[in-house]
Amino acid sequence: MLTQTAVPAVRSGSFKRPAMQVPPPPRNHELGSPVDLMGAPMSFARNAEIYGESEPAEYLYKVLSGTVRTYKVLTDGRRQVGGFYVAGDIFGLETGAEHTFSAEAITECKVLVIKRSTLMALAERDHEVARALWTITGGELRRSQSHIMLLIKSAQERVASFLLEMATRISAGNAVELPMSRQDIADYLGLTIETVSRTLTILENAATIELSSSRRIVLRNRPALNRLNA
Amino acid sequence: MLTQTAVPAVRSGSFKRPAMQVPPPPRNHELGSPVDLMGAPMSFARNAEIYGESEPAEYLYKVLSGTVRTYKVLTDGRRQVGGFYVAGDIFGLETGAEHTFSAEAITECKVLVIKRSTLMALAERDHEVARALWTITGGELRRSQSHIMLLIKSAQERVASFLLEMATRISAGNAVELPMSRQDIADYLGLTIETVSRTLTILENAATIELSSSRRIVLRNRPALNRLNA
DNA sequence: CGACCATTTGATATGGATCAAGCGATGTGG
DNA sequence: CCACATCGCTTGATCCATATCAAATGGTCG
Repeated sequence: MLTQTAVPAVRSGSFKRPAMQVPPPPRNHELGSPVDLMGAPMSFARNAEIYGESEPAEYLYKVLSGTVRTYKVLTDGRRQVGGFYVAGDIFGLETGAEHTFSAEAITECKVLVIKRSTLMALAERDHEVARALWTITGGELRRSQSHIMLLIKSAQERVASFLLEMATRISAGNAVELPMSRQDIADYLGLTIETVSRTLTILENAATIELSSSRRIVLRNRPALNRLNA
Repeated sequence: MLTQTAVPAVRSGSFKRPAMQVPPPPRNHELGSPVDLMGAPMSFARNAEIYGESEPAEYLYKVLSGTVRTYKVLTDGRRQVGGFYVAGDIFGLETGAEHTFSAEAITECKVLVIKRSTLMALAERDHEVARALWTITGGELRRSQSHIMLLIKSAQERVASFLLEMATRISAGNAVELPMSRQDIADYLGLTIETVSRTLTILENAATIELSSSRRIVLRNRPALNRLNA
């Protein structure tokens, strides 16, 4: 694309905090009460590591508030973000002995830390729990598979898919308050930060979205996004 | 807009050939004897569909001989191959109600067809079985996650990773007899058939591999491949 | 106000896609 | 048994989407 009339899209007001700080109603996933009782709540500061790749997977985690990213770094430094987790989501559950990704807090956040061995013991007796564990892993598998489908698409399609995904997970109406940086998005989508930024600008110029601030995006034309979602 | 085949519309009919026909010792995965007894063996011709995406996942499958591919096709025809399954591998196991990918026989093949409900009933009583199911899904999750890591790499890295993966799964020494076409490989790696072909040529010129025939590849320099594997 | 960090924008480079032949095996009908 | 159609693969020429390099802008905080 060429420069497009250099309309410096008016960034409405200076906003302060790209937060996500409103304690969202813990939309319960699988594993309800039993787990909530056996876990210990814990806080992590912005960018704090929750666990590292290939560390023993002694615990699993449930987000209470804030947002978490999982990622893997290749030897040469390229980083791939595996997923974003918000309130209610469970992450860090493994069938193997070690974590396959690392996990970090994107924002200040609170997570419930659950001992795997305890849960496994419980699953031994309670089928519901065993099934819940399997279902969570199955959910991750589906997420991972659609991530693969995402990575074969064009930049515009990836960004559109990302926005729609985020909209279903953390939107208030059509507005999405993104907790993560452009770099996180880029590493999730397998693009560069510049391409993400340019693509958002293109979508804004097409009136498909509105960037009220860099972290706040309003979906103006979902059909257009869905069309891109291929 | 990139890559991918437009749905393999033309099915070159009837053929026996491309290798892998030696009945390989069913290297048992999870789910040993119990399952092997409750499944019904079934044969599929080259390119025959085993199940389609979004069909009810009433059965799961264990490969006895031959090779299977799973794949998904986007609305515009781009195809992504999710994985290849050889003797001993289990595929089609879902936690949800429907298959997320389609499955086809790449070569003539025999698979054990297992009724999910039967297995679920068994899992209800037998913890070992329940755990095996979870472990299989966990294995698929890890495969899927490394597939994501593959898709952010360069063409040479993808091809090298692919060859090494195949070598560990179906090699005799350093020779790999590929059951799948270049198109299948391309759609697995998120590249075009031309790029796969050119990349193999480059690796051959670098004496990293040897193409005794287009389907038979000898790994001549594993360290070099491992280096590319990043 | 000034420093810093995140984001956007601009200019250019490039890896892989696309378009287009060519080539070698394999099977087919004469 | 041979010319010929196919099919799967390779090779070549060119194009283009996204990466890379570089700089400007803007928002935040001390």
